[in-house]
Amino acid sequence: MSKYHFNEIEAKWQKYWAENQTFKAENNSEKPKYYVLDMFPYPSGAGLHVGHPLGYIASDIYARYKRHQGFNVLHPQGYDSFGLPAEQYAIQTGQHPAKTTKENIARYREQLDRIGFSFDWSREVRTSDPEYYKWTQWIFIQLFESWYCNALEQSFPISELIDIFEEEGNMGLNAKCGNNQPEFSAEMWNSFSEEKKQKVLLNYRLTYLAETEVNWCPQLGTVLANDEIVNGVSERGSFPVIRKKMTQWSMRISVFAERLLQGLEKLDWTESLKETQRNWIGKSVGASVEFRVVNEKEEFQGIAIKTFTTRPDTIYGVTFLTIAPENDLVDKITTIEQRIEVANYITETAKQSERERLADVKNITGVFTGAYAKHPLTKELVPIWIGDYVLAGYGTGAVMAVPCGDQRDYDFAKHFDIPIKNIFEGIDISEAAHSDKEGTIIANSDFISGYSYKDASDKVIEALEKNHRGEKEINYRLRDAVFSRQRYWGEPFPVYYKNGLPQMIDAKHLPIRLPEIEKYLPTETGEPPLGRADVWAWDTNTNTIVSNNLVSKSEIEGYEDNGIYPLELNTMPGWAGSSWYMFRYMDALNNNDFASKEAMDYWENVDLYIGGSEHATGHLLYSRFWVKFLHDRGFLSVDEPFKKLINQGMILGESAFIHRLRDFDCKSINDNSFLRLKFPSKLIVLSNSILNDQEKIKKLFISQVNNISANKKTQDVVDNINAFEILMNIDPFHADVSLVNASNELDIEAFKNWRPEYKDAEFIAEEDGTFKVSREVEKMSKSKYNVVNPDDICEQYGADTLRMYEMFLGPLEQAKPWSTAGITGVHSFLKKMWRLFHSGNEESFNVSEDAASKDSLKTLHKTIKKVQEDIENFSFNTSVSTFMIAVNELTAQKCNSREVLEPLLVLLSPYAPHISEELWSKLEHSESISTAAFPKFEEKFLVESMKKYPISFNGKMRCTMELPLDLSKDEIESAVMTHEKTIHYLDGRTPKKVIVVPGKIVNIVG
RNA sequence: GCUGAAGUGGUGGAAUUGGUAGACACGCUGGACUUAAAAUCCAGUGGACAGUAAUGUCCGUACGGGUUCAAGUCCCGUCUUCAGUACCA
Repeated sequence: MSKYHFNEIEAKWQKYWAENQTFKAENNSEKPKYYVLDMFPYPSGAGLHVGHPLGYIASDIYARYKRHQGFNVLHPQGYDSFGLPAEQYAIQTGQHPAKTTKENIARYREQLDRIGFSFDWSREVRTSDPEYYKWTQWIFIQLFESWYCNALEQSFPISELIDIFEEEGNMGLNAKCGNNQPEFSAEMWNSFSEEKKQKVLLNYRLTYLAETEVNWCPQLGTVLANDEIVNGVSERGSFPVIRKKMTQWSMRISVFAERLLQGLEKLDWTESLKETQRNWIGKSVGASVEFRVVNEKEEFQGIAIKTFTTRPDTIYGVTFLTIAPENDLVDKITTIEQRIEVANYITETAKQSERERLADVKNITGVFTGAYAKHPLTKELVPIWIGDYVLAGYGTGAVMAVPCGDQRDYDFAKHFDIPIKNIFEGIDISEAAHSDKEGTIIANSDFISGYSYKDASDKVIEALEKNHRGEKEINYRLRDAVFSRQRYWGEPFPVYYKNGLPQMIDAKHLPIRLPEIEKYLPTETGEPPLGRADVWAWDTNTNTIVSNNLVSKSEIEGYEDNGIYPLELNTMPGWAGSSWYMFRYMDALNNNDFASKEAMDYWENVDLYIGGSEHATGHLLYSRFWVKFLHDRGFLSVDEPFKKLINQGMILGESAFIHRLRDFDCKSINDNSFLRLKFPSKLIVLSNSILNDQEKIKKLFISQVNNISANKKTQDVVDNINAFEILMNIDPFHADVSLVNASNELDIEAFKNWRPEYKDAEFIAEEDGTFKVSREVEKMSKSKYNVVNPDDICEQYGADTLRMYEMFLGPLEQAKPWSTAGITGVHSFLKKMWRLFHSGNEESFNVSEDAASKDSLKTLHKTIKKVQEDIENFSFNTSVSTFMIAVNELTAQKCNSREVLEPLLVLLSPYAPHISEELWSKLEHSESISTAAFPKFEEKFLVESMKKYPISFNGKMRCTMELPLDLSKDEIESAVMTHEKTIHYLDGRTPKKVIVVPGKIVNIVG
């Protein structure tokens, strides 16, 4: 074999790597460790397209590079294999999701193997594997058995909380930890029933069962987390989402808000990603301000409306309060006179869905409650309004309205004729509110007049705290995360219910395996799919799962309590398994722990994490939360999962469109009269150039008229065709990109086979007889028929070409369209590389042991330097160019010296591992090239004695001049000034100034 | 609206601290080889103008200003695109 037969070579080395476990990482090693991780894929039925491997290629290059650098590299891969698509498919076809998932994984693996990744497959994880989700369930139990102390900012075992309750109740705890629960003493606690104790503890556990308002998606039949909703509809399927109260498991992530925010500081993530997380956490610093309600009725005395504001300095500008329609206080404070009006308003707003309310920003609606509250500082009475611009879910669901300083309050006040008070020095508020806080001086505000925002705020908070009407407060937008899903294909909870209270199953009985069911839909009574299982009850006598028929019905039906209870019917969300998988890779086969302490102490956390930016708020936030929790409880030594993170940009597809003619619009140029004429009796499809060519459109129009018997009106248009502008109404339609060649020509016969409904369509071609489609860049997706399959690329050009071309497309983090057209450049580079090692028409291997030329060594070392810098900066696209330059230069130098080619091969091997292994073995190495040390850059080969100086005149480069590098400034200047070109350009003028930067440039200012 | 990123040839993109703008590819044009095609190789390729030519002049990194001997790069302002986010008080 001497020609570059990439298919044989690639298959050979892929087999070699698998058989020799070349990339197996050891948990014990003298070498320093490095952990490179990809976000693991969801194995969908569609398989991989060329966009998927982009990040994997980048991380693989880095992992291989780190191995050459002498690191013990952990580079695993696995599957996020629980999820909705498998379940939807199961509902449609009746196939068990486990079966389709397994098939999809096999297909993924086949595709991944073909690209030559250096994954350590011995550590593969699958979130849907019971041996894996056993530990997901275990972590859930730990969360249930823990509480969070705000004062110490740490999670602790719930048993310690029980100790506190037994000794001192929760009095001190509320003040210290702000859990805001009804207070009880130790005596009270000790007198509580077991049931009552459990209910109280649920308010403190890090995962808890509570009736909460959730995002319910009727079409999907499940609840969704906030990050699974985009623009008011579900992320998957774009179905409407409504608010609904349901009893659900939730994760108390909100208590970690501050730590999740602070933790970002020390992470090497992009600023934009950190910013996205900061926005999601949404910290705002301000004050709570209490307004006491004043009403004629005795019973209303003492009701306080707590508001939150980030602008305590504007408190003297308050002229009314606004509370959300859903606020519980509405009922309590509304006066008798206003009751009907308020009730009507609330009914109206409740009718609106979340989405409508979001869309309806411009309409200002609200109603007066009739009640007043006392301003905490001025003691004046301010009216209390209800307005739907106040959200029940944020802060306290009530705002102190300062119309002069907030545009929404301003608009509301204007609309309802509520007075506006100006409290800003020299600011005109007749047109709009003034919301800038910087540089504004407060006026008309008693003791804070004349102060700036900052000082005024401090003084107000001080005053409020003094008379117990408010205090400094920090608010977070981050809500607790709903953790229940009404689905089949997810982790079952290790939970059963005794007297309606959740009980954890002892960890030693895990995993709790998913039960078998007939159909994967919710039950007729609206229970989740697990409600269909017959064997889904927990026998506390035998600690096994038993038939539902045996369930103890003591309380309901008077039977004996036989110790058998119903199991939880919900399953966990997709992010459960993905929140901790990076640690399972460290010790994937461990049966006693989610990973051994030794393994986790050795590997610590992920040094480099690569994946898509769509996980910026979901996965990355949740896994940081779980890691902080596991760290608190001593299960992990690290408290952040991912040190460095890179988001690879999406690879887009170039969709192909054909254009179907609907009808013609005829617009008279003279009198603007308009006529729509509908001709096509059959499908007419137009080649691309016709779309904007008025002459062609007119011809087409006339030919259509001739096909039918035209009426008077149409004949009129035809007779005066130049007096009309003819426009076509067209209907773009996706064509499969595989039916289109590089020149955008569509294979019409193939298209008709693909879409039989076009069998009789008329295709109107270009003048040269070809039929062209138009192209548009879109997300690569099966439904847009623009998917390019990496298998096809590997087949035609090889995996090494695919790897290098994906890198060559552009910067890793940037979104870019895929175009197979340019791939030949990279492919012929590899062929040239191959040829460097061969001679005589590629027939014989020909590498010489002679010393290399100075030029070749210079090329080599220049390349080492640049490639190393590029890898470390993740600038893989430029290193591909560097390789091309090197091979072009070495070819020109006719270099075939081992001294140069061997190190070059090591440099290239992370990018193109197969060809590198092959040539490496031809160089008579018995071990894999992955064991070779990275070449060392030596400055001495780049040292030059001469420099080609660019000579500029007034900043414009005119010529170059070769000069020795060791010349002084003055010597350079005199050499330049006496040069004939300089004299020519100066044309007799004397230069005003000559700038000489030795080693760089000369600029003559004339 | 807010936050973040970006705007460079026909195309993807280089230019890391201000110092020869357009590296490297694709595409295109011409040529060699071939019966022909593919493959391969060679040459040219930002735009405009002048010249038979070598070559020369001018314009050029979204737009308008500025700093500097020198600006794609720094500063001020404007526009556009993409992404995220939003009655968040």
